[in-house]
Amino acid sequence: MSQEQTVYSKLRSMILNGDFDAGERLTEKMVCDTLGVSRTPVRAAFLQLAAQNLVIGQSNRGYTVRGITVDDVWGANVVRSVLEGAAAGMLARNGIDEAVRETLERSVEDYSQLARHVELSDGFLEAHSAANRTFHDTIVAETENQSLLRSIETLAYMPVQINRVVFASDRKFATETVQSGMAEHQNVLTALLTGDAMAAELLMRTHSQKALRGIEHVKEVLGLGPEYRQMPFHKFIGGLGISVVAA
Amino acid sequence: MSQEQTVYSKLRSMILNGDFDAGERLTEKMVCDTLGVSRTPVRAAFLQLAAQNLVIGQSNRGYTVRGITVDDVWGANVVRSVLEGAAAGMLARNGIDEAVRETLERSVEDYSQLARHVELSDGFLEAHSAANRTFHDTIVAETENQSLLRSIETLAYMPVQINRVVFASDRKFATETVQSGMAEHQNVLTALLTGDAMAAELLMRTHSQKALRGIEHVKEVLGLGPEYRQMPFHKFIGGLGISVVAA
DNA sequence: AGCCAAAATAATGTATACACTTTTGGGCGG
DNA sequence: CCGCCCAAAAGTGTATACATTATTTTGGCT
Repeated sequence: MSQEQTVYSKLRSMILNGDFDAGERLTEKMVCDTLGVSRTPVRAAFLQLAAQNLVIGQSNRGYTVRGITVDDVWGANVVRSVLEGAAAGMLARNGIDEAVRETLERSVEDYSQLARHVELSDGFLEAHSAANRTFHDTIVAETENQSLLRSIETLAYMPVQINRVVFASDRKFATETVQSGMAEHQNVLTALLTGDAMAAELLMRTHSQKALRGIEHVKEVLGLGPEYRQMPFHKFIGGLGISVVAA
Repeated sequence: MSQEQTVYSKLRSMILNGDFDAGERLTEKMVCDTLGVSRTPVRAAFLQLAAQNLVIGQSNRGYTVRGITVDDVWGANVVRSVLEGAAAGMLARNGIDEAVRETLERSVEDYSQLARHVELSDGFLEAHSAANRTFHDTIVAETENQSLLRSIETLAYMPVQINRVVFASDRKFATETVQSGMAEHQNVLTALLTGDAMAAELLMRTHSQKALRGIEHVKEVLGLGPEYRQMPFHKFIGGLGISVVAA
């Protein structure tokens, strides 16, 4: 992998894991010394981080880290829900072809299989995540709307997939979420097949918002007050003994 | 202005204006020679263009320009409509404070003033654009959702504001658009003030989609067939004798 | 002591040389 | 004539020196 990508992903995980204070200034030299590379790849990495709003750049004045709060993750998920809902609506309106229908049906079947025996093993979580992602990604991709696709991809650089993290800590919650998720996928698919755009959008949006319930669940498990939304996200998740992203 | 920004904006306008063929490969040296700068600012500019999907980068293989079709602009506007609609819905749900209400009311008033005497002068178009933008931007900004704001900003780098271009070519269409736009702003504002989230979202989305009608209007003026969606956008607009962005 | 200014320091912006990868084109063998 | 391979050319990736802009420190003055 190129050094540019290495620097980028390392900085990204450090920012998300809260290795820097919110608002802390990042100088190029500091990163160069830490990671042992020259300024060129560091500058490139900064530009990418800035494009995703993980750092804030000012001309001639370098970059500062943007602290990621629970509210930021919440907000990103709200946007994702809206966009995925819209994608489902478009697809229902335009109709889906045979191949797509099969892909979605298979993903729903896979999901249903998993819902029968919920485990907390890495293997299960991985399989669940894969089936879920296939369903969501297929719907978005099939709209063939580049802007929609790009917008969601950019959001995905934030830690929006909170469910997987939450699952690991609570079997009962995981079981409920997986089983209701299965039903929701089925309902969305039905709306897509019958061409009911409004239902498809609403059902998909509501389903996508499940991640928000995951956040609320963590809040309750940790017994936090209403001000938890302003917490740094890594501290919030850290309460479960889990880091946001692997290094 | 820094050379990096200069290179970025020049390349951007060249791409949008169709100075490059779709899929054409852009080498760093070529840009350096053309603009008379070194590779460093050029590389930085490429990274920014890639972040906005105006060029496509492959590691060790440079960048190729992504041809912007009418469909791309259409799709970007669809996404913008969805996001602005969602923003209005959120605002209606959360309620708006006094200052915001005043800003929006003033913008609607300004808009109404303009709607009385529609002209095609630069001054009028500028004033109309400003009043319109204030309304839209305020609603988005007041959600205080960074991801939403960022997503829309990124879209804005595509030539989504087609109306201004269309106006210049058709007085009747401009008049109708401005006057119905005024009514739509008023209706959205009413929904915001009464806290009717569903109405606010739907009205705002429908209003934002006006840009799509602008595209369809151009299509009809030019007497194009249904395949016009695949046309390069600059050629589409070029039919009116107008360039996409100023150099 | 406090404040302003100017110099020193540090940081970013830019240019360029070198390293590594990809592409190109020509020669050789089949 | 076609295909393969290797070398030359071109292009991107990285490091580093220099230029320009911000920040800090220091010294003198009030």
